Amino acid sequence: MRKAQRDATRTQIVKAALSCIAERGYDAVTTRYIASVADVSQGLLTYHFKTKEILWRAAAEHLFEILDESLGLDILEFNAHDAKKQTVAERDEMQRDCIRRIVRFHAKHPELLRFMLQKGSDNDSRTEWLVDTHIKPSLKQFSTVMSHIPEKDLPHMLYALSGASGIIFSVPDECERATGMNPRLTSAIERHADYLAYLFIPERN
Amino acid sequence: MRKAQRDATRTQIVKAALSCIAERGYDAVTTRYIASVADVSQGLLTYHFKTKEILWRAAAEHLFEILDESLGLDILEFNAHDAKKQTVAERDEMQRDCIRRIVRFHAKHPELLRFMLQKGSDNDSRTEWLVDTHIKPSLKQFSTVMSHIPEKDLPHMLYALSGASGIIFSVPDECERATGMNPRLTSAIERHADYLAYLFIPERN
DNA sequence: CATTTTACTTGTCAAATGACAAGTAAAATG
DNA sequence: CATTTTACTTGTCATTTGACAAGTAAAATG
Repeated sequence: MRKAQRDATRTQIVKAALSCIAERGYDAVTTRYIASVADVSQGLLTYHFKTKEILWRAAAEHLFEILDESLGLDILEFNAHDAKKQTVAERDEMQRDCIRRIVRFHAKHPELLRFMLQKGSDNDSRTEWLVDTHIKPSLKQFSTVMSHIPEKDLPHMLYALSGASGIIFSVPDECERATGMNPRLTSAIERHADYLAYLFIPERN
Repeated sequence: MRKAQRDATRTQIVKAALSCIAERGYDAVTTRYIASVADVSQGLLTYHFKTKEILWRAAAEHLFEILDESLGLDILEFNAHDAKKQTVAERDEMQRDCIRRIVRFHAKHPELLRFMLQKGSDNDSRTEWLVDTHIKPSLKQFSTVMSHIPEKDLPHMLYALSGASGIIFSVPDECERATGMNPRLTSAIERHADYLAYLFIPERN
């Protein structure tokens, strides 16, 4: 009973921290602000997470947990290894589906891109940990799914896709003001997903 | 003599502010830190720019000045209007060239993307000004160059291209640590430029 | 039921922040 | 050359920051 409450509160704080940090940046956001969003006292953050950096780490863990769940790259990777059973058209469509999932994830969680773009004064320690613990494994799985891409092009495709998927959802207000299209609408998300799916995996003829 | 020195100092401060704000974010960066990068006293920022927000605005102006110069969209736009004189292949290559310029600009000035992704506590006023004054005109010129894209796809292509071009240069350390490729190298920049040029404007067959 | 543990709040602190007032020296002015 | 203007520095101020110590009430424990 006590443990459940504790975990619920911690999760509440972590979620608030993730969204606040993604929105404003690590250095810019204050622990008091996170606390107010999480609807707890500021002292409680220190109680549960000791320092701001530890809280940041918990938020990152949480983000990549969601990412791994939502993307289900492990499933797609499994299918990719089953390539012999697939026609080329089926493989293409599987890869398009993977891209669509990525776009939908960015739409639902603009935090991801913002999180990766963060720099802080003591950036290095946090970045290295993030890359080694979470980014490298993700990229490896993804590259298995995109098995047909020449190895030299892979980093370019990877980052091109990340950016192409995510940016539009990171600046929804600017986008709507500039183009008239609201990228928060499901229709816009699906259009973007489809646009990128066929951009990166063109139809064959 | 007095005026020249004044302008030189102001430019020095603005450049420092641009790079600092792009790196850390508006709220996160301190005027003292900007001053130290610009190698002037903190009081001088207040003297020249009164408030931090005014300094931010000057930095944004500076960024978009560089952008307009470097991209030369006006020239390309002019060529685009000359479409009748062009073969399809020539138009394709002109558009690829436009994309390459955009990629090279992002490589040289990662500030742009970071700047656009900034949110601050009083975000709205700054964003609205930025969009109306600088982003809208840029997008309009760009859409003229990309004349063959269906109007409904334009916002998607626009933001896809921005993200696909820029992200990799915004996280060079992460990229190198994760993939082994250093996106600061000219060879990597040109490869990225070419990859995107042919991604967005495929070869015809 | 008496005691201990613990999830959480409040109050406080030194350090850092943006702004600004007062001062300075050198260039411009007439 | 005497005076004014101005580009710039230094010192200071109220406010905000992350951290932490002390306290509280309720749940767990035995």
